[in-house]
Amino acid sequence: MTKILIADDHAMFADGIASILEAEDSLEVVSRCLDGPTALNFLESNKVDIVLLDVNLPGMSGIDVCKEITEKHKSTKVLAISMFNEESFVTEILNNGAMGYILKNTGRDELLKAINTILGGQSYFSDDVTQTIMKGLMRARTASKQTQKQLPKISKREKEVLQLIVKEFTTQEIANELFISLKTVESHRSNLLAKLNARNSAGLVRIAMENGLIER
Amino acid sequence: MTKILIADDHAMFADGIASILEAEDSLEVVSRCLDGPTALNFLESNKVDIVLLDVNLPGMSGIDVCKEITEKHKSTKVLAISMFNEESFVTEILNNGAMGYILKNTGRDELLKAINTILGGQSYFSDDVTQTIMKGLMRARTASKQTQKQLPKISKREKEVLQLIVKEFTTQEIANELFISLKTVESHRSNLLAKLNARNSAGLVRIAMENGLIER
DNA sequence: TTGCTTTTAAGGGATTACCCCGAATTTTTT
DNA sequence: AAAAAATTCGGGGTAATCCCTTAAAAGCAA
Repeated sequence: MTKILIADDHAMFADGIASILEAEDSLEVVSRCLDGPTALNFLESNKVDIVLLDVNLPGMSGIDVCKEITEKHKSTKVLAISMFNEESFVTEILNNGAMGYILKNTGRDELLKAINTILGGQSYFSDDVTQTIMKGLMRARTASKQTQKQLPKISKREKEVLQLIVKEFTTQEIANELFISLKTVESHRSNLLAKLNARNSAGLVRIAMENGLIER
Repeated sequence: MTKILIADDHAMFADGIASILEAEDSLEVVSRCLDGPTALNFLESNKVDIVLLDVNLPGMSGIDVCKEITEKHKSTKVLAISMFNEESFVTEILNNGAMGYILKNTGRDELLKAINTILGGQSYFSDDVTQTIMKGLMRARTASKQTQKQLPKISKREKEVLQLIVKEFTTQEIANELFISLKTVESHRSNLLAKLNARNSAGLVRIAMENGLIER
């Protein structure tokens, strides 16, 4: 028997979900909470398989609730439910441990499918939500492409030196690795600092990582 | 009139696409190429709006072809077409400038929809492909969560110092910022090196960035 | 409260990174 | 062929980093 906890401040909506779920023999709604703290409190003393969590709870945000649930109760999964197909909500709650995100206009069949998918260890998203994420992903991708373009070009040798710096090699070790003088390595690093507009090696590492200049 | 270039080594498949597209008044297939270099050569002297590119071309990979197209011809879009719904293929070609990815079992309507979406400046993916990407995204997310857990705990002060190191502050500047002695800052850094198992500041920056210890 | 651990703080001394200069050779671009 | 960029190396100096040790203050457990 799968134990389910519903955390939603809209009583009517929570009722609707509960009636859908209780028609299923394998599912049992063990509690319905109207806010985050109540839900967390219930979880302290009861084992629950999956929490249907409203992202936009009043008071304590659903995102914080989700974080606490997944940190304290490793075996409990969270399916985020929201009225809003907002990229920021989706990414935020996914970053805090939710395994799925569906909208409140989701029908009976899809709700059950989402629950079963997540119980099986996989993630689930509504089609609309998936589209939203993918759009954001592509935006981020093309945006990072653009910032990469305005990088001054790094020569092959400089790139090698940079990668070894990121790998925590000392100047002497880089020199040995590339069979060049210590002074040459310093020269390359100096040029990198100027080209990438960094003040020290820390900046070089940061810029290298931000622009995917490592391990290619 | 939208000018289209098809780059696919399977002649029969290219023919099929071409026949679909030429039934549309607004589309014109200006060339069909069986390999990458031929396509790139054609683009040198002809303006094309969109390239339907097979990911798995013989010889020069479709990924490299895509990279060169999007670098040299900014206004030309690329729609990747492939037999395989493989995450590595999808992410690779997206990282190299493709605006969409569809499978070869895609029907007429979806093909046209994909082309029009991309021409409109948006990205397009088959549902199957979207699922694949989302799965990979969730895997990466949960994986990074796990590696974060096995970090030794960093004290509040150490975290402040670490964040300033990432921001390229010198030791003296960190001391001024936090109103502590230069020697104290060095002490914190030294402890960070031990705790995070790093050899120098470059390692600290790398670990901080890999584990999202920055700007929180 | 006492004892233990962690955090925060700091100094001495050795090492390394960084900077400014210059300069020769090779490769790439024009 | 000429110009520009990349790769190579050095001297000498300052500042930053790193290692080791010490110690007060804060947090925590018995």
